[in-house]
Order: sequence, then C-alpha cells, then structure tokens
Amino acid sequence: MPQVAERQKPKRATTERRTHRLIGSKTPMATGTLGKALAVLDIIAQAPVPLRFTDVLRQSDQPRGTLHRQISHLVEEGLVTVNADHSYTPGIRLLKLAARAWSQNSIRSIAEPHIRALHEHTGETVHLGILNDLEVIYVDKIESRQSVRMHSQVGNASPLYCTGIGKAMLAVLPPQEASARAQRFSYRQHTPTTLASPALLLAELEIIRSTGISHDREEHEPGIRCVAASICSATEEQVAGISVTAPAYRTSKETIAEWEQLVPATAKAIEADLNDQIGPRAGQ
Amino acid sequence: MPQVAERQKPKRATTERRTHRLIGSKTPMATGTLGKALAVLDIIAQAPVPLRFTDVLRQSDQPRGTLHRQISHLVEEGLVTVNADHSYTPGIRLLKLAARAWSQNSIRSIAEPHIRALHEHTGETVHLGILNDLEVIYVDKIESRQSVRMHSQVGNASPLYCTGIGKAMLAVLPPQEASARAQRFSYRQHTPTTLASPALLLAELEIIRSTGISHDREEHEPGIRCVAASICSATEEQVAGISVTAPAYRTSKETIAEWEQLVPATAKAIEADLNDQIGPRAGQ
DNA sequence: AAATTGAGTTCCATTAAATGGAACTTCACG
DNA sequence: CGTGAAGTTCCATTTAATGGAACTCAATTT
Repeated sequence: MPQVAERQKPKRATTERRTHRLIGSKTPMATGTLGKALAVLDIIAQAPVPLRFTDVLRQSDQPRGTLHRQISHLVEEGLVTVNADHSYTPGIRLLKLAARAWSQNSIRSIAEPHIRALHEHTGETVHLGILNDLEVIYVDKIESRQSVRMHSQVGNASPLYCTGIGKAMLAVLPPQEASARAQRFSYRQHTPTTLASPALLLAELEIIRSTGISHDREEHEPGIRCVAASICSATEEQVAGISVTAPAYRTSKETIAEWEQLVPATAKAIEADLNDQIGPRAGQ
Repeated sequence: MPQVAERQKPKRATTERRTHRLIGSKTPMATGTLGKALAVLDIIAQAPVPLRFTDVLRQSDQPRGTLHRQISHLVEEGLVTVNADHSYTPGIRLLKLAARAWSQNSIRSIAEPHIRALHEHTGETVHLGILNDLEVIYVDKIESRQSVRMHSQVGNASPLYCTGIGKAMLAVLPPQEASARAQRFSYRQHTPTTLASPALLLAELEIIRSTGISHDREEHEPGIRCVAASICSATEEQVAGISVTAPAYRTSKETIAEWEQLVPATAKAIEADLNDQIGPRAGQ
C-alpha cells in the first residue's frame, strides 16, 4: 500500500484524552519503568534496616522475577548496594547526585548568607526547608554547637502539619489547595499540642496568614519550639520556609518577640534576592 | 496447537551467552531504560549551571522526542525540577533519598565515633571516603572551625590518583586491579607535585603498601597536605579510607609523625568494628 | 505585518524492553 | 540426607520506549 502522505487526520473525535498532570496528582501508582524502579528504591531507602530480597518482595506488589530484575538494574546503576548477606542498602551514587542537587539549588544558595546572619543574631539553630507535596524537606541547617547530626537533618523530611516551616508554607498556598492537602495528611498526635485534625490546622493557618508568622509550640517534639516564616518566589513555582528553633526553656517571651521580627524580615530579604536573581537574567 | 509441556529444551548450543558483569565493566553505554534515564540525570546534575532542553540534547545522543519523554519522566518522579525559564536542575527528591543512603551506610555509622575521636586528637579536618570506581566519594567530614562548606564536601567526588584516601584505597586493591585502574585515569597535573602518570602512581602505591600510610603532599590543592589510611572489611566488599587534612604551614615533621601513628591506628579500629558487626549478626 | 528561525512539544508505527509464571539452583536447618 | 524457603534464571507474551516527522509557539528578521 504505497499511499504515504496520510498523517494529518485530526482524530480529535475521541473525547477522552490522556491529560498531562504537572501538579497536584496524587501518585495513584508508580508510572512507567522509571517510576517502578524508584518505587523499589524507596522501599529499600526508607527501611530502617537493610532489607533482603523477600522483605522487599513483601512490600512491593511485583512478581518475584520482575522484582529481581528491577533490583539488579538498581544495583548495576549504583543506586543500591548489595551486602554480603544479600541485604540491600541505598548506594553512594545517590550521595553524589544529591551533592549536586544541594549545591545547585537556587533557593538554598541565595538563602545561605541570610540564614547564617539569622543564626548569628539569634545564636540558635536555623533551618531552611522546601515544600514537597505533604512534607517539608530540610535543605540547610545551621546549628549552634556541635556539628553532630548535621547531616542527619539535611535531606530529612517532616510532615507539614506539625512543623513551623510546614505550617508557614501551607499558609501561603491558595486556601483551597491548603485545605485539600489538610485532608490528605495521616495525622499523628506527636505531642499533646500537635494540631492533629484538618479543622485545627486550618484555623491555625488563618492566624498564620494574617500575621505572616508561624509557631511550633512543641507540636512535633516535646520541649522544642520554633518561629518560622515562608518564602515564595514571585512566580510561585517554589515555596520554602525558614525557622529558628530552640529548647522551650530558652525561649522567653522577649526572645520570641525578637524572633517574630527577625524571621519574617529574613524571609522577605531572601524573597527579594530570589526575585532579583530570577528577573534580570532568567536564561542564565 | 495444544501441545503444552514443551519447555525443557536445553538450547545451550549457542556459544555466546550474555555473561553477567558484576564488577569491572567499563560502562560501554547506558544499559536499559533506567541506565538511560540516569545518564540524562547525570548530564543535568553535573552541569555547573542549569541546562535548557537543547543543552541537554547536545550532550546526550538521543533524538529530540526520546529525550523529551525521558526528561518529563524524570520531572514526574521529582528527580529533576523545571525552572520558569525551561531550564532543569536536579530535584530535591534526590536529597531525601541521599539522606537515607547516608544515615544507613554501615561504614559511615561505624566510623563516626572513631573519626570524631581522631578529630579531637588532631584538631584538624578529618575525612571518610568510599571507593567508587575511579573516584573517592566523601561520605563524612569533621571540620575544625566553621561549619561553612560542610555539605559542599559530603557527596563530592575526587579522583583516586591525587588524594590521600584515594591512593590508600588503590594500594589495598589487588595489584593487577590497581594498575588496571591506574591506566584508566584522565590524569591532570593539579599541582607541581601531582603524580600524573601510571608509572609514578604505581611506584607510590608500592611505598604505601609497605608502610600502610598514604600521604598527600599538596598533590591535589596547593598548600593542602594530608595523611591517610585505608579501611577494608574482611569480605573486601567495600573499601574506604580516612584522612587528616591541614594546611601545609601547620604540618611540622613532629605533627606528621604523630598522625602517621594515629591515622592507621584509627583505620584499624574501624576495620575491627566493621568485622565485628558483620561477623556475629550478618542477617541483621 | 508577513516570513523565518529556533525551541519545545506531540504523535504513532516500529522496535526494544519489561513482564511474570514456572523451572531451576542454592543454602540453612531439623 | 531431605525438606523448605530464599534466591536466580528462562522465555513467550505483553507493554513501554523509540525516533522520525509534523506541529505549536515565540522571538527575530525582512
């Protein structure tokens, strides 16, 4: 059949078209080969102890043969390391990739001098976090004393509803989006003061919206308080937040009052730098 | 055709069989879907500035349509973030994955108290690195003063031939393996003292093998010296190394002599802990 | 304003890879 | 030893990736 030029038929008759979802989709299931591989990697990475093949098999819903091949691909690529006893741990190639992700992150590099200054003024631990669906991922931290546990925090994720930065970021989202996410949390009463329901959380967000300041009143860890504020670029493509954290006994009324000035001021300064950077030379 | 049980034909006639390569293969080309995706991710991650679609296209050898789909999969999975100007940066999901890889790494967690003690004794910066093909990937660092640049180092990679830890690790590999790798480096004369040829390097390795101590005599960065030693588990599945680093003006003959005792002793202590951990309860 | 260029995106027949059920191998334990 | 559980390999079938070309959109040029 030598008829060639027969491509331009519109074919738009079928109403249902696979629409692209760039935001908000709730990951119904791992999509595509890459998604499935990462689902397996997630299982291996988030386990507290190294898993063996059968352990992974139980948690994934893949057939044995399929899973075996998927894992061996992950091992080939260095994303997973296999130990002597056939257990699996995340591979160091992830560290190398993340080092780039960290150093290149524009919010982080722009915020760095500001959070350092904030640390100088307060003497307490300062965090920078980025919004990631229902979590805040901490991308930087400046700690007072020891550098102990420095890394244990960077890269870690916490739920939005019980952290100062998390609530601050939720509060700057469009209200409908914020309440949609509020419904999706798996609430846990970490402490007596945790806001462990959508209603409590949404009421708190109202207050945060009006003041521009978010408080963590020992809602995540007993004895730990913080003052936070959100950062969002003009285009709203990325939302972040900063906080000053301290043990409760060190947070007098006067100290908190001072932080309530410093933290939002720092957040606004970072926002300004961020927009300066994006505006003039977007293509650079 | 209802004949069913017809599976056990040996079919071993074909001599060429796809042999598994678990070690040593020189990554001739990205294999499989996952490998291709990671090749693209590598391009995006290792660029000093965010790349646009066409920039990535130039560096990868994929057709436009293919590359476009590959990148959108990476974006869907959160491994890559797309900026307002259509440029790409590595995504924060990598940070989250790496945090697990870091905290779970057994060598790192076992070595931590030891390198901390080493830092206490010397007062200088201490590194822990892991062997990764032709590179050392730094997985931990304890620094004297500022926590500045703390993270810029963890996850970073350096060539084996011009670093103290790198040479120490090369020296404990089987000699044939060490010389094979020595041929594969792209040597660069970072400083006047860099050992920038296989011959020079292999001679140095002989010395390191006999003493168990590796020196970096300003071979990577001018004015920076270090003393290093290797760590390898009994099963030799993983090879690592530690080092004490300082500016040259602070490294007197006596200081170096002291480190030449401390560093190998610490390395041996870590080795012992490592084997204790692996031996008794391998399946845990 | 119309034409041109270049970047980014979508489409779909072809092709390559992933799938998964079952057979096979290896090891630990009673 | 045998017995079972864990790990590995195989291959016909199914599914997803491929890549060339057409298409869209915006910025420049004529």
